[in-house]
Amino acid sequence: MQKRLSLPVFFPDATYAAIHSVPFHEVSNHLLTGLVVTTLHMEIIGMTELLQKNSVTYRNMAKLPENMTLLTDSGGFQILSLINKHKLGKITEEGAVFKLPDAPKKKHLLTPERSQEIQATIGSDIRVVLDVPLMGTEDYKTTKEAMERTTRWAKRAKDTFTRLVGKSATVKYDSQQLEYDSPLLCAVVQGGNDIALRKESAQQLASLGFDLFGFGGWPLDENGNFNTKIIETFVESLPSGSITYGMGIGTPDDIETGYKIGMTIFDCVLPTRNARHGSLFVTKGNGETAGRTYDLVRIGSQKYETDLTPVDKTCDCPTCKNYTRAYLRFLLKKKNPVGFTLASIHNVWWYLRFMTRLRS
RNA sequence: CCAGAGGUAGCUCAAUGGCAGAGCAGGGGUCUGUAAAACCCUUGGUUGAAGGUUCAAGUCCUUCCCUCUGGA
Repeated sequence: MQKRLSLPVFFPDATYAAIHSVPFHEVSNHLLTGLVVTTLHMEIIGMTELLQKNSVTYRNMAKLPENMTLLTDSGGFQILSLINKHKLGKITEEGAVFKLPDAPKKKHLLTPERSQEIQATIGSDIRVVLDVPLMGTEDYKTTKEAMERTTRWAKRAKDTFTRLVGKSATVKYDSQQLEYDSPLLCAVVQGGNDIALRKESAQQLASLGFDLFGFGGWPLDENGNFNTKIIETFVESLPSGSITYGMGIGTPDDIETGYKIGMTIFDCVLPTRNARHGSLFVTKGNGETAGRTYDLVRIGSQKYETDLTPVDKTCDCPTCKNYTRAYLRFLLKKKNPVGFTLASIHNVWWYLRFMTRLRS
């Protein structure tokens, strides 16, 4: 297998094995060059059992193109969310023990090893080590311990990855493209908002040797602004030429800034989540002023009630080619699933088009 | 025609005779490795009409109007 990926790239999140509300065929193959699937959810754990039993891969089952890059996330961030929002989990040295809101009686254990096994069964091209993410507001001691445990877990994940994959990849990489010939392993740099700890995390992980490095944790500062300083620390602390992945980043502005700093792979829930909530990304001059690189159409707003123009007149997505703002507004107001789908198709498409603009 | 139940915000309904409220809808906003189909803020009132009792009436009394259910 030899794969090539144009950079910078945005991978939509397909957390539950599908991009939320968006059928794959609704996004052009030329645009959709990669996906992020998450290992933690019961749907995915159930899917891996199915895959294993029937010796098929997720790619075959979903009929994803061979040249598409599949990235699986380890589940670390979702465990943080389960612990923070639902108090349904805790971290031990062995791994993450958690319960799921749907079935709060059953305990699950996700170890760095198990996470790699699940990701291998899914058959992804880029696999992420299980890490201990934090929100950046924790005290120094907690942050340091989480960072050090992340390093120990990364080592364990790498051992499992090596056993399962059997060979290390040949990689060609620059800021324009990535070429690889077998699965890649991504370590996650932690350290919160502490510059020294970030640096230490990056150096520890780099010395263990990984194919790429993710920026882990929370990318925003206390004011909600993109934390440029800590992202710079992350990139600068890695050996030059390292492949860097901004996990969960971000707004189009943040992606542009991240790319300028040196990150080349991105993923984020924003396009799909915002679509469902009625915030549609449009090119500048076509909506309400929002960011440096984009405007927003808050489609629920009364002013679009009878607007018969497309969401973004410069967009070539199926939604913009076939539907009006007024219709989309009506569907979303009624929480009609077709509205979620049309809005999500637009935002995903718009994000991917944005990436092609960043490349040129 | 008789009997019973009812009429309060756009809708569905709360409120011992004591400041007329909630949910939904409507309007505005938030969202960053998705347990967010979520969450936050917010505009709405001659309590069917007219009289009466009372310090005080959505609430009690009288008449009328309308709705529903059952009966003739």
